[in-house]
Amino acid sequence: MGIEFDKDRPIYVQLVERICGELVSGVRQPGDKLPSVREFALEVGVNTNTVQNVYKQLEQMQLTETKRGQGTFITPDILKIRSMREDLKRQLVDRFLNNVETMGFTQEEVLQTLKERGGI
Amino acid sequence: MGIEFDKDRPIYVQLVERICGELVSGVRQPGDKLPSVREFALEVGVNTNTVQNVYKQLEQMQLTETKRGQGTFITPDILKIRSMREDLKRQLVDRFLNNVETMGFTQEEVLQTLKERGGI
Amino acid sequence: MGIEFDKDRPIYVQLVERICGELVSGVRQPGDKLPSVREFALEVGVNTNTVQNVYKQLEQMQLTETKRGQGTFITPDILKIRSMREDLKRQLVDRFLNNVETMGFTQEEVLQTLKERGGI
Amino acid sequence: MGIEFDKDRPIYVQLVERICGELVSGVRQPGDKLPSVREFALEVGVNTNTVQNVYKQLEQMQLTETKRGQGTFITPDILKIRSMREDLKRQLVDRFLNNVETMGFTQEEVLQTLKERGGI
DNA sequence: GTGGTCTAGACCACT
DNA sequence: GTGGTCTAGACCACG
Repeated sequence: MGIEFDKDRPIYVQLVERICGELVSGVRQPGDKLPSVREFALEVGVNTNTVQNVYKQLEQMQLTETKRGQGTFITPDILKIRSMREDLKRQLVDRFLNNVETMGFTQEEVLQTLKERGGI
Repeated sequence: MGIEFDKDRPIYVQLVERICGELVSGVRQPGDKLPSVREFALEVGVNTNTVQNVYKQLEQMQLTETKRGQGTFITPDILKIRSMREDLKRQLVDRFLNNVETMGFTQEEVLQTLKERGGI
Repeated sequence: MGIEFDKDRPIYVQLVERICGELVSGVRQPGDKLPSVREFALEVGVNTNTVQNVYKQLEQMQLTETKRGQGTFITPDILKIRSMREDLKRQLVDRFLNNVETMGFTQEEVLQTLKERGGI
Repeated sequence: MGIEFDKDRPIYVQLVERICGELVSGVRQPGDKLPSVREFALEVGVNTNTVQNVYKQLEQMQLTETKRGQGTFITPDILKIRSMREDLKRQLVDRFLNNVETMGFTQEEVLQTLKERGGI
């Protein structure tokens, strides 16, 4: 049971990120039901309270809707998900470029490392 | 006084990263003296103990040496710094590619966003 | 409350040594839970932060593992503990022989004192 | 210039111990003149203030005498030195046996390690 | 002045 | 309740 978590960041934040990733990548589709709190807690090896918190965050971000007695569902609003996808992509790239700059890496060496490391 | 810190990660970790970045980017050179604990604490607007912790981490990473009563100095060992530079570059790229993959972004769109966003 | 501490060495170092000793001597077994930070602090009569520091050191030495919200546990890795035992033994003996030499004691007199003083 | 110092103990304590060792081992004889504060400071790579402190400690232990304008001299009292020698020997052995016990080492294994490690 | 250790007391994330 | 981080403020050894 379980995943590894970055030791230096709150678990619930990491779980929120992970689920966003699954939304964006299509692993979870609009309208899909999320696992129950207990199920998910068991699956990732975490306390149910923590998962409660995660689901709360997601709802505040309007990415999920809770239906009483039925569970938590991914918003059927495709546009919302698409726009999040673009947001995340931009964020990811920006953070990357930002780091590249502050570390003083040149474009050439970064490009080369990108190739070496199997992507792009 | 001060810098902004990521709210969701320990300040001292962020400071360590920051200094590592400055080492790697050449802003700080081998042999340089770091600001004194109290100075740095004032500069970034945190408690001296927090800075102490940061400097301790750096020393454990063998990136700095402290001389009693004189201060904390960046290791003159250039090789150590070079190797850290390569490590950080690889880490950065790997994390990026990793995220790209789990988010289900295609190479093309990422490349395009990289261009749009001003780099590479 | 409390133990006596060597006045000329940091408390946290002495506590780390002490726990290492307990590991090595078998007083604490692999997998055992250490007392909670607060408990231990109370027991030895020091501040919780000091104990935190001790536990952090132990974890960096990979002698313990901490489980969020549950506590700090001795590594179940018996080999790690065995090897530490041998290390400490060698260290102890080496330091002793080293001192004997620099003090200019002869083997005979040391052996005799060892016998007189109740051991070996 | 310089010696290595145990990072976790005051330098002046270590220097006092060292000189005691030299007295006991005969490297320094009763009546000998100690190096001047500045000389000694230079020799061991330490600030003169620290050496001042060391000499003060030695005088308080009545192991040295200061003659105005001439320097610091080892007490000519041979008995004092002999008794210190015995004290230190007993201390050394006792601390060793103490550690052996608290670490739970058996007499046999310690004896064997003593032989392996080149002494006794 | 420098770094290092310690205390008291607070707040957070997690079980 | 558990560990982890942070602050404020103190004292020490060293230069």
